[in-house]
Amino acid sequence: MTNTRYTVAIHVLTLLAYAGPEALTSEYIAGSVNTNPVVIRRILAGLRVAGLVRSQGGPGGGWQLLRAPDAVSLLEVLRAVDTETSFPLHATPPNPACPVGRSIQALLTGHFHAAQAAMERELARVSLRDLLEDVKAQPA
Amino acid sequence: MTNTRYTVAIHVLTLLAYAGPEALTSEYIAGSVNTNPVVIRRILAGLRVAGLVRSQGGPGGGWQLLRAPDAVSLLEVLRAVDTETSFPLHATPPNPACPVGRSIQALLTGHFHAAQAAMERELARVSLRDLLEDVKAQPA
DNA sequence: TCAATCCGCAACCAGAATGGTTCCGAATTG
DNA sequence: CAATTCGGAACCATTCTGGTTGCGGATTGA
Repeated sequence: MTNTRYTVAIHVLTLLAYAGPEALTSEYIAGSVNTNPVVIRRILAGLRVAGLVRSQGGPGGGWQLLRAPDAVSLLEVLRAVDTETSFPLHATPPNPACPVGRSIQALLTGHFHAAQAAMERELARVSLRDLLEDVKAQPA
Repeated sequence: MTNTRYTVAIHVLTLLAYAGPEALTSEYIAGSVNTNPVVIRRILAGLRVAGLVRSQGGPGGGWQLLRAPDAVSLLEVLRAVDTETSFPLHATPPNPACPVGRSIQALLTGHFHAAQAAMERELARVSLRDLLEDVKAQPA
């Protein structure tokens, strides 16, 4: 999770929710995110696989949200863009001849999993609708 | 947090706790972690700044844990090796002319902070002593 | 005094990841 | 048929990562 894809994905989905049923082009979306349309399409392609959005080619085409904003949690978005754990283990396996090296990975896997689960519980509590309402409540 | 330094740091500190008052050389430690001594020194240098360990040059020198194992939590180790957030924002700032682009960063900062805090609370509950006891309880 | 041991630090390296960009083909629309 | 839009491949510069080498300096103990 060193990359910014998660943040951009939430941004884009919130924008789609903001737009309602209207389809937004990757070029328009890129204007809000302030990046290149291809970067947007790359991220949205992953969200499409997850069933969150659909795309339509040709004039008048673009991207649409497939679910109600309150039916999409930030945890689901995380799962859609990132399959990696937040806590990678050793680059090369530790020495099995050392008592610590032999058991440290199994021990840490458990603790790291608990930490990540706590994080995910927090993200599961927030939906696109929450973000949308906050955006709309912002002063102009 | 894409790197493995956190895992290695916990491994090394657990090893120092296992060794008790005896000083361990970076070469010995590297043998357990299965990497290069310089990599170990780089990580331990950060832990020394955090006040967790001390180093001693010359024959018989090496690295020692400066605190009781139950006085070092996994959260403290995380803080010592990594100052970055788990949730980076956009690579370039979003478009302030867009209602979503204008407010999304502030909104996400709040939610990401809550998620990270939940993760850190979990890590704060585990100490080096917990790991040490689990290591010692492992079958030979 | 001297040799061995150990850390400290800088430099360098290959590989991977990241975000960005260009290009062209295919599908759709009207 | 022309304009629009996505799809996908290719390429790029930058940064990060873990690993490695080399050398200086400090400490220890014979």
